[in-house]
Amino acid sequence: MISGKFAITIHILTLLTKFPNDFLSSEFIAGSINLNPVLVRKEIANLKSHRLVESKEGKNGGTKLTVDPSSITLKAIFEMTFETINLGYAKNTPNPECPVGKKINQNLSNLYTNINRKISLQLEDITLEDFSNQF
Amino acid sequence: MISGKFAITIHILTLLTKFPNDFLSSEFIAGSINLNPVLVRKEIANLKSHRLVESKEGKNGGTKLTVDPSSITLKAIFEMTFETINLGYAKNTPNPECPVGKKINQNLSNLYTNINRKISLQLEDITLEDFSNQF
DNA sequence: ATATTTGTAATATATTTTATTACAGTATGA
DNA sequence: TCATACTGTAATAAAATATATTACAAATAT
Repeated sequence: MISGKFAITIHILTLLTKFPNDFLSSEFIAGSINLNPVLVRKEIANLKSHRLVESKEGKNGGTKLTVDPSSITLKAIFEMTFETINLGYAKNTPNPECPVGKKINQNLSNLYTNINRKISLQLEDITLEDFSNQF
Repeated sequence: MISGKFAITIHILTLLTKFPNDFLSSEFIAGSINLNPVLVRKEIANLKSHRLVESKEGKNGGTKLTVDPSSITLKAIFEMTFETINLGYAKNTPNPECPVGKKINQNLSNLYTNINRKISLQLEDITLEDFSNQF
């Protein structure tokens, strides 16, 4: 399984891009995603820590973008939600007495690093504006 | 979280490549991965359904490769364990009344398809033999 | 025959993800 | 100023997934 963090974050940012002049409430955003508003606020907290959005508390409060959607790439969003993509590791520490067990995680890690490079190159070319314009 | 299926399967196949003339028991393989033997047998069942390995039951039984490790790519292994890589979807059905909710999954899906193409191209170039030679 | 191994089902445990509840703090505006 | 509507965050619960364990029938080597 993979968590929905990236998808949720993109969804939030797309909505904020579509309504650049409004402070959108977590309730409203949650209604579009069909998700609990608390979880929306958690992802927004993450976006805030990266200075992509600002929030206003209190009545008529909500969240809006602080950056131009053409200046932020999906790569940046990807890095805010996952550090890396990987195809997984076995849960337990492999047997260090075995030549394969000893090196497997390092070799998988090298493989995954290369995959991440490719994904990053691709996501670097797509801005939030590009993505939002599809809607 | 991501399941360890791919990593476990690669580990199994690497061991089988290293001992091409032996039937390795699930117990032995599990000892290298540090995993329950039943889970090893489950992944082997999957490999068998793809005709990459054969097993022998009974005493001194086990599993061995049926293919040349230079003829099988990591892409094929990837496809046997995951169908696709994706960066996730929000769990619930997004709101179809919302222009963003209505299209978000399709747009994410398109994005992920492109990512999968890139990953596939990369994994296509690496054979099981290549991977095993790193050990 | 006995011991060892696969194959598989059933069940349990652990972990992760998502949801809910609760409430303090803040701003709006009637 | 006071009711209302938000954010922020913690604590807890529920659901989903991943991994582990137990059990045992069937197969086969010696």
